[in-house]
Amino acid sequence: MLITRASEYAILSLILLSSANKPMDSETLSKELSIPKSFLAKILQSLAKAGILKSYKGVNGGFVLLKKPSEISMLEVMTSVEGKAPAVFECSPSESNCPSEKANICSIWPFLHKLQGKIDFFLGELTLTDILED
Amino acid sequence: MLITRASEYAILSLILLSSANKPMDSETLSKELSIPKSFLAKILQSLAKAGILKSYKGVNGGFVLLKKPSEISMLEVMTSVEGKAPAVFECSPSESNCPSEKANICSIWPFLHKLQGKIDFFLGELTLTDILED
DNA sequence: CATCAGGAGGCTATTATGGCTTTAGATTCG
DNA sequence: CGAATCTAAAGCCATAATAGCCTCCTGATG
Repeated sequence: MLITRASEYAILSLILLSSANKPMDSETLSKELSIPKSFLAKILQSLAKAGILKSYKGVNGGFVLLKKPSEISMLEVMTSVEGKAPAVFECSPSESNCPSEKANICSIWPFLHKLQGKIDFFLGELTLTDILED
Repeated sequence: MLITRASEYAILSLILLSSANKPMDSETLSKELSIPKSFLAKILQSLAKAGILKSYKGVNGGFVLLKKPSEISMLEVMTSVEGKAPAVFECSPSESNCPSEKANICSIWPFLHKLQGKIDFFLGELTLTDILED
């Protein structure tokens, strides 16, 4: 998984939204966080599609948390915002024959799978609450 | 910290190098891993500068591990390859006055600092050995 | 001195980031 | 009810950063 600025902006937004008791619109969030509005708007849309946020249109519209902070993991935030995790290692261990012709990349795939698993588990266990609480 | 492909390629190379008992050159590594040679060469150079690898020029030259796998953390690999961690959050908690004019980004900085710390600690504890051993 | 492989820099392509405009749904007000 | 207004949704386009390609230089080997 490649961690991008989109993930950082998403987490920033969620931190602010977690302490709001009414919808916050993208304009307000972008000013509070000094994040470009147009870019942030797309990120918030992704979070809404993923079911982390709920969006409201019209006057006094904006975004609110749909899930509790304790139920929002860093992993799901990142995968929501960054789309599918880029398939860097195209050779799956379940495939009987390695699609890669010249490389023996299959032999090291298990190690990378293990690394990916460790990172995913860590980020999956890490919730918004872990960041918010002192 | 933003995780890029350079980090992934670096880890792939280290996995291969850990099982080699002689120097491997960038040509061989790039073919084995199906990674562009020119890009990989720069990554290996970075790892050499960081003291993780040692390079040998000339015939039968290449790269060898300079540190033991148990002493190579994922964090140092990433920071070596990606250069300085990009300062996403320019407002340091040690600064008495927040340089950001319109934003109250300073108030949420501690949360992000905490998140960054958790990720860094995790990656700092995770060594190459953790990935290699079954 | 001829060859091999790393070191270093510039150049191009791809992707991420950010800007801008239009469309769609919701609210308010006459 | 209909028009005006507000804000999300969605698309296209520009810029910035990353990823990847190529060439020349440097040091080591024999």
